[in-house]
Amino acid sequence: MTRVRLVDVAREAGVHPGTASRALNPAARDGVSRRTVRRVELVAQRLGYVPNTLARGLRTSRSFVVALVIPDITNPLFPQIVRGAEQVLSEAGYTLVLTDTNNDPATEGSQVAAMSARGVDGFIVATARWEDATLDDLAAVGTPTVLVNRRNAAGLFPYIGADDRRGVDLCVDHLTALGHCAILHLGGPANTSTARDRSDAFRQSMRAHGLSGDLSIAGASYTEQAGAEAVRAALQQGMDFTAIVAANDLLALGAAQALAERGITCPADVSITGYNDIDFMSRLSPPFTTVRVPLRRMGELAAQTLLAWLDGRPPDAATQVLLPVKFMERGTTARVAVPVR
Amino acid sequence: MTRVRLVDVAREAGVHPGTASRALNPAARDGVSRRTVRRVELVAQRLGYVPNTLARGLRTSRSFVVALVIPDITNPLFPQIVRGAEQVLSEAGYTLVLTDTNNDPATEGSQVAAMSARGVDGFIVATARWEDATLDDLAAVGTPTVLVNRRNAAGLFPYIGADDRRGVDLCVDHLTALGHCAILHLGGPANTSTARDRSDAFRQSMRAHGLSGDLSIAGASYTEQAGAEAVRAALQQGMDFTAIVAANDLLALGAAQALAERGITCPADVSITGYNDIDFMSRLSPPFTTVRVPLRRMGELAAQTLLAWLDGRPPDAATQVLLPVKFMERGTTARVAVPVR
DNA sequence: CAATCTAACGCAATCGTTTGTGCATCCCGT
DNA sequence: ACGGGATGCACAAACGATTGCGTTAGATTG
Repeated sequence: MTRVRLVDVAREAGVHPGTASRALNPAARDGVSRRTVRRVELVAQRLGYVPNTLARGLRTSRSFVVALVIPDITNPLFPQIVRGAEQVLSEAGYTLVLTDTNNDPATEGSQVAAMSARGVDGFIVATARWEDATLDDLAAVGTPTVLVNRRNAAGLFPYIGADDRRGVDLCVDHLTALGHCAILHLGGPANTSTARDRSDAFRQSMRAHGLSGDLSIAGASYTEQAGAEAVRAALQQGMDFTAIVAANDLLALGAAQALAERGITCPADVSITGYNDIDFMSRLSPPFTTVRVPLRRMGELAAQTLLAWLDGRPPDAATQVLLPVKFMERGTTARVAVPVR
Repeated sequence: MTRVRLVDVAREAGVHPGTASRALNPAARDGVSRRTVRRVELVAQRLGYVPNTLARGLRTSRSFVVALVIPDITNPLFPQIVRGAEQVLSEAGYTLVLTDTNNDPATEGSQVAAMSARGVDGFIVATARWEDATLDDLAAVGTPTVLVNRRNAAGLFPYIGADDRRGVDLCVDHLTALGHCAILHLGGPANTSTARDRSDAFRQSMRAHGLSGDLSIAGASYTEQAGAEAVRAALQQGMDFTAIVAANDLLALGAAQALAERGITCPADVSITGYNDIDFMSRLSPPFTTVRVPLRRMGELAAQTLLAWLDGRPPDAATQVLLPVKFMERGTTARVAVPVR
């Protein structure tokens, strides 16, 4: 029960395979009479012809496959992006290949190489590090690539992100309005743009409020555990603060845990803001105050940008799209407590 | 800057492309002298040769790609499975293509067709319905396919799941031990095996305890909203119960919400058990009592089963693997309240 | 009516591998 | 020294589509 090939259709329709190919390809249909087109189409339909994508890809060197590179599918941040991209791509007849790098640069490199060998048409990368050799390689070869969520130093690829500056501003505005002055920034791993951007924004925002933005620590990774460790260390050192602006929801969760271990309650003693508004942040208790980022939309936009590129409309160098964010005031922030001592 | 091909390697090494091919292929290396093998390997390395997977696939009709079909990537259940499968497959040199059907059978059909055209070697399907035309097609063509999480009526494909019978038993045992007699089953959509299996198990388990297992309703889908709606309707009808055994965590969340709307508190008034132990169930308040299912392990096992098949070791017809589950006693279940009235 | 043009299609090369077959070359034994 | 296996490699035909170019036949023009 071998699949029906173009030759079979051609024979059945009484034409040459080449002609059948053109008849079936809307873009090359000029050189073929309307009658022949109709006949071939009919036969193809009747026989249930479905073109062999490998053979086509070999000849045309286009595969209609796009790879999406993410660090960890179990981080609820990414499924949203995946979903947005997946929908746009599949509507355009593209297939999405997902590869999970497990947060490991080496894995990322080999995965990307494997995808290239497989002839993917382009990449959407959500794992960018600030200095990123994999991206440099991609840029050197000229593979169409779009960055989402994180960007890199080189800035050679278009980037779809969110307005982190404003997101952090909103957090700081909110907290200062509640009377907080001693605000600690819990940043992300230094080799990511999100950590840099949010940390810079924090410093500037604090300064704009006439406060010092120097109270700052960082998690080793964007995980709950890293957040807890960082805050534990800060407490150990005797850092004094009434609020924490975390660079990420998971870090914020870890912070809350570290505080709880010390008997410090949130928000009564210390307020916390997260970042991203991951799905279940609103149902924790207390529900988490955080910044909503349009993750799904980012995925869609990244896909659209890449599609345009693949369609012959490359983006302006280093296009950056920053989507608007929304502050979600919930239960982990409260008016600063009157100092007891 | 075109990629280096096998011909380039062959020319550089002074051999025929065919010979180079064999030299580079460990399985066909017999007909080639050790010296030549070494020389070709060296040249290949030096030139940075990486074989064109499309061309190879065209010739060998193997693509080393496996498609994983899931209903909705944003349901936290699935990323775990994806991750397990992804790891096993990538270690074996396979690429995982993810396709999200958005819970729509038609989408599923066209996605699977597209994947077949693309020449994937096999499928892992997590979307099986009890009567499933897509799976029947796959079976008719003989495409290697493994079912995970849900199975279908035909039973022609191996299935990797969890021990639902026992999982439900544990819930019922736990609740009856707490004194509950009027237990409501909140089942899933009828066209899924998980709904059938868990519902059957509930009925039998109740009977084994000398209770009636007839108190049963069903959600239209495995979503929070469907769970809430079903329980709202049950309350409207005046159904009387002190505990709910839900077929799924999301349904359980919906149930909790519907109860809360009526001022019924959990677990003081009504106990609830979930199913699957999705990531954040333990951090809700109260933390959810549920049944932990080894999702990641299921993904791994499904991938291994498929790999074995692709490697020429097809599974016994209708193999079923049921992984052990673990009862997670947490905060949503309590001793039955002494009736007030 | 001859010359020219154009529409419609056939021909064959091509994409980069894999693999069945056949030709040398070499070694060994008698 | 010669026949007979091995052994090691080259040759060329696939896999299934796309596409530049050549060819034919019919329409058009002067």
